[in-house]
Amino acid sequence: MTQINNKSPDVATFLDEVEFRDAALLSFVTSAIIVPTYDDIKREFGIIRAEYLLLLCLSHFSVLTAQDVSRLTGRPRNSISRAVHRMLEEGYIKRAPDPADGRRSKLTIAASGLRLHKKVAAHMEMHQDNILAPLSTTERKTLQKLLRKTAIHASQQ
Amino acid sequence: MTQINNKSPDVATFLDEVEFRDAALLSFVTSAIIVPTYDDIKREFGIIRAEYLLLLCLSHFSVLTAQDVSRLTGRPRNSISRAVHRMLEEGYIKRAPDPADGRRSKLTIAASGLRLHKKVAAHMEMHQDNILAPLSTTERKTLQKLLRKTAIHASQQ
DNA sequence: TATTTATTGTTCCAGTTGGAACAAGTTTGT
DNA sequence: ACAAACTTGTTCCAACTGGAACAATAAATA
Repeated sequence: MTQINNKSPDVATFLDEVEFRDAALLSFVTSAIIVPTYDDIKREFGIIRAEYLLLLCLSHFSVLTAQDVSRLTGRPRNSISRAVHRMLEEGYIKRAPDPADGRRSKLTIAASGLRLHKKVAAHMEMHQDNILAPLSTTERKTLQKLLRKTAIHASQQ
Repeated sequence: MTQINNKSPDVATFLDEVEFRDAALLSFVTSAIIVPTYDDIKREFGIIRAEYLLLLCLSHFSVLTAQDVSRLTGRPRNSISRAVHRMLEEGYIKRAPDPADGRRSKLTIAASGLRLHKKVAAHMEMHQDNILAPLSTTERKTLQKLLRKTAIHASQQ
């Protein structure tokens, strides 16, 4: 165990000693990108995480139900429900009942929502590139390849 | 943009199309490990994230102040303050005033806290190894090397 | 030394979160 | 066809979260 002598303990030491090093590294690097981005978009655009995740999903799939968004993002249904209402109010998304299934509503993104998504994505890319800056192009490709392999496997479980 | 034809949209498609692919991959893989672990420990041991982070820090640094823990974990001071009170109640940690600085308290982990940490760490390692299973030993070492390089850089910013 | 500035830990509070129960609709099984 | 089981989206509520203000103490500066 590391002894502290009146100096501030540092994260690097911790990351080298922790039992679950891979998970700790993943968590640390992810937070370093994600947290500042969500702070930015809350301050700048007034929308919260679940709301942005909704816009993000609808930017990449033309029509989704709230349930689809819940499954894609891993957020509970009630969070998405609230996000849908707020994004409808703001005019960022549109909703229409599904004629084929009375329980469902089909959600689509509005032009203003897509514009907002592009702005948020730019923030995220900026923080991402900042944090991943120490990696060379090759290293970054390798990282991406390894993460993709892992993610695909995890998504199929 | 991907068209949906009455089938559930899948995460793999999304991860290939998203603007900030590295951040999305990192976030997805991290969540796949961390979320189930925190669900486990909340259900099994009744402690929440900030509380476990406190135990984790104190398992790797012999003496810390609440402020140290706040900086190490990135959680706000009030979250750590609450966690300290609950973990004191449960007897997982100990607290003593710092004679050299009247504002501070020195926190240390109790034997029961260390035992709890070991159990939680085992859960985290289990989920980590499960999600990272598709990687070979070499690939996993490479991933760790790249993440470490990134994390060290980020922690020095 | 006296005054200002910064740090530590706490409390307060408004906002966010997610589990559980619910109504309405659909599917399954007999 | 009918009941039971499941799905979708919503509301309710208790718990969690983090910013801001605060008191106590220490450090910096005049």
